[in-house]
Amino acid sequence: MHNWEISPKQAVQEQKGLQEKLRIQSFQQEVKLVGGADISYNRFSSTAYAGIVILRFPEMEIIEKQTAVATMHFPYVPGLLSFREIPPIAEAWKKIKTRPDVMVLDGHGMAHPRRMGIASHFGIVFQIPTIGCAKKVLTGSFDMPENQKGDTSPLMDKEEQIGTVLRTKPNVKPVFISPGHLMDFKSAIDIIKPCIKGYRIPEPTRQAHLLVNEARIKNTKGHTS
DNA sequence: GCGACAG
DNA sequence: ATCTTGTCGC
Repeated sequence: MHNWEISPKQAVQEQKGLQEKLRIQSFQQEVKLVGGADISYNRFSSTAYAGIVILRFPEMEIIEKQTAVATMHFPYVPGLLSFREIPPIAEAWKKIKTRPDVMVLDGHGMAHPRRMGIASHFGIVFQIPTIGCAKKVLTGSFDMPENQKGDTSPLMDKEEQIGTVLRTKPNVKPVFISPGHLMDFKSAIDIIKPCIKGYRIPEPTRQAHLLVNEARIKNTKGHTS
């Protein structure tokens, strides 16, 4: 794992160097376990509560959850999210005993200016298939998908597809799915769809978010941090 | 120069 | 990301 204590400019260079390691390819493995990761923190604070949840696929039954507290050393800069969030998530990852077949990250995968969103970066660092599931677009254009659950439309950057806009629930804003690493567009969608259980956000990321938010509130009660 | 801009 | 009450719509 490379050095994370760098400047934004160096981070951009780091992303360019990582491009050659990125593998957007057909995913064949049978999925039995899927993981979700996310972090939570108080405004103006650099203390992050990271968490990872492992769920049985496609039941979405949680079989393991781990959290960790860490200090963030990188600011939030659109396009450089991984440098801020991966370090804390890595701490939680160390505690995970059950290796999932695929990890879902809260953010984009290759749907990024340099094709190096947090899902792609995480996949390369930990050598595991990943999928990016973001709530908002970072780059690219798209036509709004139809209003039925499961409807999709391609997310495009010029003439190249970089992700898929997915309607997870009627009358609710869609989410943006993109391959992270060792993954392809179709598999990403085929894996995410069964993870939808009545909410806008697919279970892996949703459960991870609930976990870290709970950890933050619990550890922030009655003291500073 | 202007608008956009994951979490 | 987090803060924060009520309110509109399926």
